Amino acid sequence: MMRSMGTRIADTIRERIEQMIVTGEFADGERLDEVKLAEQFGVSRTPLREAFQSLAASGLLTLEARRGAFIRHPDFVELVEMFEVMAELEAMCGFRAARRVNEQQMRDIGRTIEACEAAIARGDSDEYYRENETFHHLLYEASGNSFLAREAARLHKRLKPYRRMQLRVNGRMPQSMREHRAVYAALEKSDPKAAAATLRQHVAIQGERFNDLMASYRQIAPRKAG
Amino acid sequence: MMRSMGTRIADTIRERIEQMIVTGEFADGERLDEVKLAEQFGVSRTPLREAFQSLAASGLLTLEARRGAFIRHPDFVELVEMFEVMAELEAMCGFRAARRVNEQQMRDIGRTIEACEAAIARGDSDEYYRENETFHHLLYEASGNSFLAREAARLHKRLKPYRRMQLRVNGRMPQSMREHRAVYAALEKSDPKAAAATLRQHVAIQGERFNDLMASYRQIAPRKAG
DNA sequence: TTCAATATTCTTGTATACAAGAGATTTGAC
DNA sequence: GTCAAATCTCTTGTATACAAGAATATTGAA
Repeated sequence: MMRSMGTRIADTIRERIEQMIVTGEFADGERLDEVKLAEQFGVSRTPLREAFQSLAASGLLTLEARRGAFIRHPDFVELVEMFEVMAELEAMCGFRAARRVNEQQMRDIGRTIEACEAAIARGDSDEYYRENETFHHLLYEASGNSFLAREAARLHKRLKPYRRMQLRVNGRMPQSMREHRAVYAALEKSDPKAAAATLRQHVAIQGERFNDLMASYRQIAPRKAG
Repeated sequence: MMRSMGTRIADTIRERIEQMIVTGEFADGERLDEVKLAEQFGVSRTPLREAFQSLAASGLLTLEARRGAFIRHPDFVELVEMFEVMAELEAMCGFRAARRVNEQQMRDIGRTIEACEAAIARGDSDEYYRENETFHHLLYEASGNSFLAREAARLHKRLKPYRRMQLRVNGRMPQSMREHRAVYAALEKSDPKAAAATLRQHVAIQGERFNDLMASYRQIAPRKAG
C-alpha cells in the first residue's frame, strides 16, 4: 500500500499553487506567468503546465488558449451559487451522519468544537479557522459516503478564501459556534432532519449574511490585476 | 467573446479520451499507454500527459506515480455513493427549477420527453440515451444556478457508463418515462418539493434497482485488464 | 498628435531529448 | 525445478528546443 505518494514535482507544484490560490495570494484576473513561476519553484515549465491542467479541472484557475492561466474569482452571483451548493452538500452530510456517526467520530467532533471555542476565547483566529475546517471535514467523513465526503471537501477548499473573508465580520463567530453545538446535538439525538437543517442554515448565505458577504466581497474580489 | 475555443491539441485529446472512457472503452484497471495513445492520435506525449492531468482531476482516471494512468472503475459501494449524490443534485436542480423555469425551457423539456418516448417506440436506444441526457441537462440549466448545473453535468458525465448499463435492464424505460412526465408536471405546478422528490426517486438506487444495478455491474466492471 | 499598419518581442503550445525508477528477464545457487 | 539476485529494458517524469500565435512597440501617414 501507500502507493502513489508521488515524488512527482508536478504534484508538489500543484499543491503549492493551490495553497497560494486558496490563501488569496492572487488577484482576480491575474495571469500566472509560466516562466516566472517555473523559475521561482526551480523547475521547468513542463510540470508546471501539468499542474495548471489539474488546477483548471478543479476550477481553481482558468486556461485560455494561447493566452495562459488566469485566476478568475467567481463573481458575486456565482459565489452565492457555490455557497448554495455547499449548503446542500453539508446538509446531506449531516443528514447521513446523524444515522451513521460512531462514538469515536462524535468525540473528535466534540473536541474540535471545544478547540474552536478556546481559540475564540484566546483570539487566535488562525487556530479557529483550522479547527473549524477540521469540524467540517470530520462531518464529511461521518456521512459514511466517501464520494460525498471528497466532493464536499473539494468545494470547501475552493470556497476557502471567501469563507475566511465572510467570517471576518464581527458578531458572526459566536453564532457560528452555537450552530456547531446544534449540529452536535442533532447528531447525538440521531436526528437527520435537524442536522441537515442546521447545517444548511449554517452554511447558506441568507438574510443578514448576504449583506455581510456582499460588503466584504467588494474588498477582495474586484481588484483587477494587470 | 468566443474566447478559448482552443485549437489546443491537449483539449482535443482530453475530449477524445474522455469520450472513450465514458463509452466504456477501457477495462477496469487498464493502463493508458502514453506512447501508444500518442502514436494513435498522431501527437507527442506532452499534450497527452496534460490531458491525463485534467482527466485525473475530474476523477475519470487515476495517476500513480511512476506507474502511469489507470482506469479505475468505482467499486460497487462507491458507485452507489455516487448515484446517491447524483440523486441529491438532481433533486436540488428540480427544486429550484420548479420556481425558476421559464416557458421556453418548459417547451424544450416537454419536447425531449416526447422525443424520448418516440425513440422508445421506434426501439432506437441511442436516440433515447441522447434525448434522456438532454432532458437532464435542460433540468440542470433550469435550476437557475449555473454552478450547480455544471457540477451536476460533471457527475452525470462521470456516471454515464453505469447509467447506460443500468437502463439496459428491461421494464425500466416505461417507468423512467413516467417519472419524466411527473417531473414535468411538478415543474408546471411550480411544486418544488414534488419535483425534488420525483427526481431523487428517479435517480436513486433503491429497492429493485439496487439489485438490477448489482447484477449488471458484474458484467462490466470486474473484467480486470492486464 | 492620432490612428493604423507593420515589425518585433514575448508567451504559449508541442515535440524531442534525456534521466531515473519500475518491471521484466535472465542467470545463478540451492 | 524453484527461488532470489542482478541485469536489462521499458515507461514515466522532467528539461530543453522549436514553432506559431498574441501582445507590444514602432513607424509612417493624415
